[in-house]
Amino acid sequence: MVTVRDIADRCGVSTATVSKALNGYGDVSPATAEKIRIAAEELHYMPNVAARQLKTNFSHSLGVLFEDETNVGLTHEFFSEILNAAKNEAERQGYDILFLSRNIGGKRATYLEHARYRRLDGVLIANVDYDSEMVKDLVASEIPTITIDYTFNDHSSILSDNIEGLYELTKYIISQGHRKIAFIHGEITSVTKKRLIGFYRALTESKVRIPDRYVVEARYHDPQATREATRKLMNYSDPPTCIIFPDDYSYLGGKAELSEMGLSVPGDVSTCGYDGTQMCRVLYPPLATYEQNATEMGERAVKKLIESVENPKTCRPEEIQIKGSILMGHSVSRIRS
Amino acid sequence: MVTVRDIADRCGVSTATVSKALNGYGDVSPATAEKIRIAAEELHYMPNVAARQLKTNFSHSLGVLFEDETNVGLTHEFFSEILNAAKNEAERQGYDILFLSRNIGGKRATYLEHARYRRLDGVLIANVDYDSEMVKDLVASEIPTITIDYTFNDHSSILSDNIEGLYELTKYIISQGHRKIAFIHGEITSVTKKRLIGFYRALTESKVRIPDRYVVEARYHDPQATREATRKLMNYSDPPTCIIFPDDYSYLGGKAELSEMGLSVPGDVSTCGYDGTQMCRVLYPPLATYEQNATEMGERAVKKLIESVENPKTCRPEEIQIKGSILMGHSVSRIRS
DNA sequence: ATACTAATCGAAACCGTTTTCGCTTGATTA
DNA sequence: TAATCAAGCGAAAACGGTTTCGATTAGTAT
Repeated sequence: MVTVRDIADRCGVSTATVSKALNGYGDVSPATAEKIRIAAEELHYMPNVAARQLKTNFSHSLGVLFEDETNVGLTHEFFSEILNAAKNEAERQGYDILFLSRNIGGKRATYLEHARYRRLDGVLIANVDYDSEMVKDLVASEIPTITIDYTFNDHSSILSDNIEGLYELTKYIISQGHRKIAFIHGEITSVTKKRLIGFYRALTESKVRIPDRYVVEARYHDPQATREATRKLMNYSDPPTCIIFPDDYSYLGGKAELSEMGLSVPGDVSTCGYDGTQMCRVLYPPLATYEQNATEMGERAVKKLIESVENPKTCRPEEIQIKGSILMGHSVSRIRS
Repeated sequence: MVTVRDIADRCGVSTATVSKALNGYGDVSPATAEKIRIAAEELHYMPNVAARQLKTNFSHSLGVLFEDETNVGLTHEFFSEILNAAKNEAERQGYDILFLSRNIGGKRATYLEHARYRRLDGVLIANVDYDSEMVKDLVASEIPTITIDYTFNDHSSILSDNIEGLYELTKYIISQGHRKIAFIHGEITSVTKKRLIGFYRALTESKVRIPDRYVVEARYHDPQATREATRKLMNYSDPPTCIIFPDDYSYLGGKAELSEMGLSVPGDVSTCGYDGTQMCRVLYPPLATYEQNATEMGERAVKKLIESVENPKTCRPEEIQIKGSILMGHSVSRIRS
């Protein structure tokens, strides 16, 4: 392995000068700097990340925290899209991405301990229980963090427009003539609450009244739970004409139930998803849904995170709203009112 | 941050002894070792990973290489399941997982350079172009690697039983009375070739002859391509009664086309997927498919990789076959022959 | 000629571990 | 008793960078 020593020898300078030249200090003449850069190039010099980190305490790597009790984390299309975008952006800026875990060398640890152990420069937090002590500790620590769809006081976050999303979706449904609109929502979280607000706002605004029993809870990303909720809804003597599902994936469960009941979409009942996954575009009929701009969310998250890593003084906490957009699909029928 | 120095001072020994005690050398009396361990515990000592790595040249982290031209990598359920399992197993053994990329500090680099830069202990390779020079260089290097669904000479690999998989699937279809069986396969790769072998083997064994035009190429994970292939097949004057699709996800495209043509599954035409994703279980009807044991693949991959990292002498290269199993679903009808 | 300044560079300390090798000490053996 | 030996421990040298601070030199002003 070639080290600064080798370059120094070849150029007849000290290791100090090599280091300075390579890191662009103003402390070395342009001529020698150039000579050193060329030598480094020729020798395929690659700095020893451990040595550098030991001295500077910067690891040039970011942690991602994806909690995964149900072990579904990475197979969740919305989150894996965020992660993918985050990874690409981090790479572009020369940072590496590492999964935060609760194990260090086989021993149990907290997230914060793990982040410190690896000297992570920053952590991207998504899909976790934001009430857990461990997560709170991490956010409260000296390590810069950014959270997805949740805001801690005085910390940056990326927020998708959940209120707007359900508002627009509901408005759209109403515009198609529907009045009996059901909403199967996920477990109650801050995100769910926002979606409920958007839902009711749209209804109120259009003076549409629905019975309470049209709003039922299932779980996100759980087709089976959604399936049961769907059955319940459709067995009412006065069933809805349109159902909004927790997300695109769990819609599959609802769709299966409808198919089994011999009901077609959108002929017999209209449907909407949420997320705007790739999948929902290739279904038949294509699902109407609200597309969260997951790619932009991941990208912006990492951009902001790196900013606060590199400019701790000037970088202010910020809530970054990412607008999504409605994806019409063909799963909502037009009915006469 | 507490260091070995602090522990040494508190216990009245040298840092050397602390290090030895903490790493379980036989060179320190049980009494002092215990004292040191307790002190470390009390002080919440956490070794400095950079210092350790600088000295030992072990990073205790593994790279994963997921090439991603189409940017679909992480959203591919099969691969993300492998990754998820790999991540869990790595965590369990105290290794961290880091994405291999082609950027180092913002500069373009090769995978090998990146792996060396981070001193990765080993690399898990999946979903890449195994013919690319960069990948070959990485495998040929001093860094232990393990590949998924492809074997390099003298290197370990995890192989799903692609021949067996398509063989069993085809046999099953035949057992249900089908004779006109079509196969939409993915682009030609070593995996695809194996699946074709299994397909033809089953046919031959059962003396079923199909016209060549029943075997068409689409692309993996591409519902649109599959959709076109499906249309082509069903427009034949003598269409197949059963279609095997490249994978579960691209099946969605085929299914959409069939629906649009007014054909029901399995009433009018039977279908099979490949992979055994969670998704295919919640479709209606549940898709018959061959379940690749992605979780076991990821787990075994990391186990073997760590083994070859920790026991470079004794650990032999190995091709590890992971058996999958047929998932019947309800998408293949029983027809009279 | 002298004093002062700015530019350029290097010696050396340091980051926190691991590891070699030699020193003690007390026990064992001839 | 003297020689041998093993166990337990520590001093010090790495590992490969970064960074401080002082030294040198050349240029400029007086």
